[in-house]
Formats: sequence, C-alpha cells, structure tokens
Amino acid sequence: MGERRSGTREKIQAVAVELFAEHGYEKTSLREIAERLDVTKAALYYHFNTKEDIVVSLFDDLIANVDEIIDWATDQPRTLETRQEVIRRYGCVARNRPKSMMRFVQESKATLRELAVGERLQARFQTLAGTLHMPDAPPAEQLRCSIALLSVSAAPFMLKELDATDDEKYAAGLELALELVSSACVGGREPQSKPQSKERSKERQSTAS
Amino acid sequence: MGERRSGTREKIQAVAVELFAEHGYEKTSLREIAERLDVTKAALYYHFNTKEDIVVSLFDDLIANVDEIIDWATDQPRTLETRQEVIRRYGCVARNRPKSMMRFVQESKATLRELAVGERLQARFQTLAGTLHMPDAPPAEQLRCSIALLSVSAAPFMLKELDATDDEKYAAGLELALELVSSACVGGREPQSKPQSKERSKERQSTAS
DNA sequence: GTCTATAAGGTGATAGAC
DNA sequence: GTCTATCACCTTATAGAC
Repeated sequence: MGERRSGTREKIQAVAVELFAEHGYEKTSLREIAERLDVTKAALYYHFNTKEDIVVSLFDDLIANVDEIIDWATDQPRTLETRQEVIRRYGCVARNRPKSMMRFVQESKATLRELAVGERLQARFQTLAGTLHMPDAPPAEQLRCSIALLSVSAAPFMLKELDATDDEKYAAGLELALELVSSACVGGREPQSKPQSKERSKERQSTAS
Repeated sequence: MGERRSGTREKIQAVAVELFAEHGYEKTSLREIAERLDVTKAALYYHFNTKEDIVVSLFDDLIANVDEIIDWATDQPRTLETRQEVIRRYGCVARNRPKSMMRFVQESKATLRELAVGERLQARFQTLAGTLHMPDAPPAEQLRCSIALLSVSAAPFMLKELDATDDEKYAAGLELALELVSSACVGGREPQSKPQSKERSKERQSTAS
C-alpha cells in the first residue's frame, strides 16, 4: 500500500482537473495535458484507457465521500443540528480537494451530463440535498437546500473577483449555507404546529470558519 | 422593421441554444443543428459567419437587457426597495427568454469563458451583483447577492427533478432571491448605526410570483 | 438562400519498438 | 513506462453552382 508508483498517474490527474476546470473538458486535448507534463500523448494511454476515464478517476473519491455523508445523514434524525452537520461535512469534503475540482463540477455541468460519471455525481448531490429537507418540502425550500450546498462548495470561484483569501471565501460560503439551512422550515408546511419546532430557535450564530 | 425575413436565422438560434444548453457547445456540431432544421451545414454559414457568432447573437439582447437594469439601478438610491426591484427585473429578463438560455449560461461557464462573449456576460453579472451591496461589503454579503441572482434565474433547472410547473419554480426562485437580498445588511459593516437602517424592517412578506 | 463537394486541421486512440 | 509513427474520424469553414 506504499507509494511504489512513480506518481505519474496522480500528476496527470492534477494537471487534467486544472485544465478541465479552466478551459473545459472538450477544449482540453490530451496533447495539451501531455505537454504540460513533458510526456507524449501515448504515455497517458498507459495510465488511462480513454480521456473519459481520466474524468471518472477524478471523481471516484469525491463520490465516495459524498456517499459517506449521505449514509451518515440517513441514520440521523432530521433535525437542524443534522442539517448543519451535513453542510459542514460537505464543506470539508469540498475543501479537501483541489479547488479546480468543484469548479469543474459547477462550471461544466453540460459536459459532465454527457459523461455518465456526471449523472452519478448529479444524483448524489440531489440525494444529499434531499437530506436537508422533507420529501414534500415546498419548491423554495428545496431550492434553498440545493443552493446551500452550492454556497459551501463554490464560494472561492463565485467570489473570484473579490480580494480575499480562499479561507475567507470558504468561510463566507459556510456562513451563508448554514444560514440557509437554518432558516429552512423542517416539514412540508409552515412550521407552526409541528413538534420539531423546538429546534427552530437555538441558532443564529454564524460559526464561520 | 417588419418580419420580412424567412425566419431561418431565428430558427437556427432557437435550435442552437437548445442543443448548446443540453449537450454543450463543443459537443453540438453544426451538422447536428442543420439536421434538426432540415437544411445543410453550408446554409448556416449564410446566416452566421462562424459557430461562435451564433452564440454571440444569442446573448446580444440579454446583455442589453442586463445593461438596462444596471443603468437603472445606478441612478437609484441604494435601498432595500431598489435591491428588490433589481431582483424582480432580472427575474423578468430571465423569464422572457428560452429557459435553455439561462441554463446554457449557468451550466457551460467554462466554455463561455473561452468565447469572449462569455467574459462580457460575466462582467455584467458581476456589475449587477455589485448593485445589490456596498463596494466593501463582507464576503458573505457579496456571495449572498450573487446567489440571489442565481436563484431568480436558475430555479427551473436547479429544481429539474421536482414535480412542479416552471411558473412555480420561478416563483420559488424569486421568493428565495428576495429573501436573500432582504436579509442583506446595507453597508460594509453591521447595520446598527447607519442612517439607512430605516429600510431594514418593513419587509418579510415574500411577494412570491 | 440553399445546395454539393471539398479542403485543412485537430482529435482520440492504437501498434509496436525500446 | 515511455516513445515514434500512424490511423480513422469528425470538425469548422470555404468555393462555386443553382
């Protein structure tokens, strides 16, 4: 289980995700990736069978990590605490990868949709968002949850023009995301006679960063 | 100024934006567009000089409409009312075009970035978001404003899985967007001693749809 | 305005030497 | 593991007839 490999595979992945995020998947040619690594195109084919396989390999552990969050959330009571923890965990997962990865996911959705691994990703995000609200929650509620996930993972490149550190931007995304899931009503209807309403008043500090 | 043309140009645009949004710009070939219209590739080149020109033409009046909102907002006092009106107007602009257009903008950002018209678009959105907060607003505040614009224009395809009409989804996006710009603090610091604080307590009805 | 025919170029991918 | 050389394919775009 040691690093017995030369690490070329990982270098290919790192360069690829960077170029895919910046210029898009289709416009990034294997020639371009190879040139950046000072190898030839053919060398890439020793490590990956196809161009698409590079993308698939990129998202393998992201998907696994999201699945872990989903599994955890499914076993928890649907409380405010749980929703906040889902946001925090997803924020950690997003932060623990190259920034360009979430950027690729967010800014090349049309491409990823064609790639089948994109469908898998999309399904996970859908399910993850589903853990943040009741199944029959109203549209605005469901939208709020999807946007909370976006906020906690996409802040650094949504605030690209802003002069601040990535840390500050991630913190801002987390702050907003927590606010979004906290103002959410738990059930499908207005939260006025539900027993869950006991959780609805103990928050409102930001816990940013 | 009448419709003296055969309308082929408009048909090309309509088909193109649909395919670009669904499969992405690069993966949509001119052959594919032509086939859908039962013409040949060469016919497209009578109406547009290049493939990129089709995209440019697509966004011409969207950009013009956004500019109008920016111009209007610039002349207004930076009040809550103004911010809400910006959201409403942008929501109208987004609704008044094919749904696939905003989808293309949101889901093919990497591609559009390479297309130069994408840079123009992006600059407009940046400026429009800037009208929703003070120049030195904290990161979370700026993020909230960007996300409000996203919410009001992207709800129908962000809620793709949801079983509801587009009208309901647009309404949900508007509701959330208004909430986001309403909970925003006006200045760069906490709103406690600013004179603008008089506007900060007359809202909190949703005015959805 | 639309067609047929074709040019020019880049792409993903493979074969086989080292 | 990486190379050279090559392939088949598809693309955008153009020329010129009708």
